[in-house]
Amino acid sequence: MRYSQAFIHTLFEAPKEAETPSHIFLLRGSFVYPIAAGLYSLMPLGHRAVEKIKRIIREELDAIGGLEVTMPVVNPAELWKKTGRYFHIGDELIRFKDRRDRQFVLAMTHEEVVTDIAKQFVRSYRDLPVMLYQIQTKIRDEARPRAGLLRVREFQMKDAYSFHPDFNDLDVYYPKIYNAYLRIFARCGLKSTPIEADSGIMGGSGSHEFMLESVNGEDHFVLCPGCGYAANTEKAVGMKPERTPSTQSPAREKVHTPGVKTIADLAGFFDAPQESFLKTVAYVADENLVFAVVRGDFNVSATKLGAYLKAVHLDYAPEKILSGKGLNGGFLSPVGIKGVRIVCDSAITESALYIAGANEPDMHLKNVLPGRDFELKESADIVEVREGDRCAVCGKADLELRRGIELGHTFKLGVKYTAPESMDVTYLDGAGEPNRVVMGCYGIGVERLLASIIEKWHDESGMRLPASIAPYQIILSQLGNQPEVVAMAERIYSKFGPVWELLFDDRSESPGVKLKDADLLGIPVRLVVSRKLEKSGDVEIKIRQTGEVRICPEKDIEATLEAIFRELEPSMENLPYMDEKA
RNA sequence: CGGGGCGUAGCGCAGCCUGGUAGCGCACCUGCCUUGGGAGCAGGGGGCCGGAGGUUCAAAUCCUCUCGCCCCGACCA
Repeated sequence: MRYSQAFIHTLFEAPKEAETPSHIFLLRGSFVYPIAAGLYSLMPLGHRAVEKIKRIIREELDAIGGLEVTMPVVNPAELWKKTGRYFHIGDELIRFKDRRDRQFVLAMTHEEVVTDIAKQFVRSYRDLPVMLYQIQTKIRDEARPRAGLLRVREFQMKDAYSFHPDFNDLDVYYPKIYNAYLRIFARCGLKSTPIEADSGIMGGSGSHEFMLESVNGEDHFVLCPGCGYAANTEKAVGMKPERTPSTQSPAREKVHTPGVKTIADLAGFFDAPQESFLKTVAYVADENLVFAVVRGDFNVSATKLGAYLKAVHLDYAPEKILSGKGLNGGFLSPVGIKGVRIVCDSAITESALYIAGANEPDMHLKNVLPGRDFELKESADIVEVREGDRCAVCGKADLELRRGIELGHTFKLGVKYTAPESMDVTYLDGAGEPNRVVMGCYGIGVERLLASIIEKWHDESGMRLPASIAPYQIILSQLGNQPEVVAMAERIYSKFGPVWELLFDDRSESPGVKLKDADLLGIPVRLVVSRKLEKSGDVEIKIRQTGEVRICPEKDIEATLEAIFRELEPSMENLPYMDEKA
């Protein structure tokens, strides 16, 4: 392809809305073009790169028996009402009516549609297991799109769904997907870290997120340097250092604390460590008032609390509700409260004294003893893990907090969508008995993966794309327009253009422009033809990833390129594979 | 949805405070010239100053309201 015909329009300066490297270089390289917040066109270069990613995904999923399908993006609302998601999901799900006033949604995933397919066609155990996948547009009306392609409202997603005769079969299949994910990301040039994720109703180790460590990521996870335990902070559990038990049990005592509300201020006021306070946070869980009580040195994890309560909606209690009960934020307490469900964190025990709110303005209580002064009825892990907490798995090392981009998610769904109250999908086993189909689902955001690759692979000049992803493998830069130089460049182009993905920069631009553009676009190998090189019959070959430069006679180009691309192949060894059962 | 910032040519910006016929750099078009790190000279095209109201003889500039975009937070099946 000739550069002059390739519809490439690079920008010298990045549009000011771009702040993260991937966003800046995707715009500057004319890989993408924005049309509204979180909505992008993929321009020819971006399109080619995305197609490369999709090909890798297809190869790896086909290798484990996946079957690609295409499903409608417009779904009847009826289907989504069956599974209940029509009601549970908020404004992120776009709902609309057609000309005949029928309700529809724009699919943000395809569990409903694919499960409907399974319901229709899976009748016998002979049809199982089966894995269907799609690489298609998904629509999510995100509250806040950000960072270019990292979080958008319309995007291509690879979604895979596996159907199994029982949980055991799902457990057998799961490592295949898990390992395919590791290979997919490795082939894209990324080291992914699988972490345990919040798996909601399933519990256990039924869900993994594949993270790319990145300062521009929006997800947090913890990593144990001792045992390798890695988990989303929404799920991660750390050990909670015990307080020294109190030997006495003095009566509780009311203290005037005018305007002192935060734990930090209280710690100063009482001259006591933060862990000696009870922090009471009021939530409304599905319309019921709940007090979450945690030790002062911890923060409530809304995710964990919500999971414990099995709440569909969980939010901070509005001031109105509290004042309606004569309560006052900042002085809340589990002591002496009636008609409110109280959930305490597991770190709170009956063996130590605390300072707590008094449920009246400007007052706190000293010498509060859990169990004596309030009932310690419900206790669960409801706090956010902290950097430096001792790992609860190995108990030997302290957890480190990391930031990352979620590249993919694997999830043992179980019977959430096949249950009688949902889509109700069964098959007949060998004995002719009906059995419930068990599901897994597995997603990868395709454009996000491209952005992640650039987050990982760039320098100040531009992208440094892995050969597996780059829209073109080679850029041939002709510097100078002397007849001999042109002839040599054309000769090389006509020879290699048909066999390699080669972009021939035939523009009559100055050398500086051509070289800068080559760097910006991140093409893995740059071939330069110039007057000086032409005289000795050589070309220059530069590898973008490493910066290595080789001078090579024209006749040796082919062999040299082949050797270089072999070297650029990513290694599939030493990935943290999950054991595959027989 | 809360907090903050920004809308002037394709991109980056000045002009606004102190109203008076819209400018700079890059990009783009023509010609000459040049070719190893974003050249040079000459000529040229392109803007309803986000939109709507208002104040004024006169509004990019002042006032009101809106819409859009970005960042932080909340949210994220």
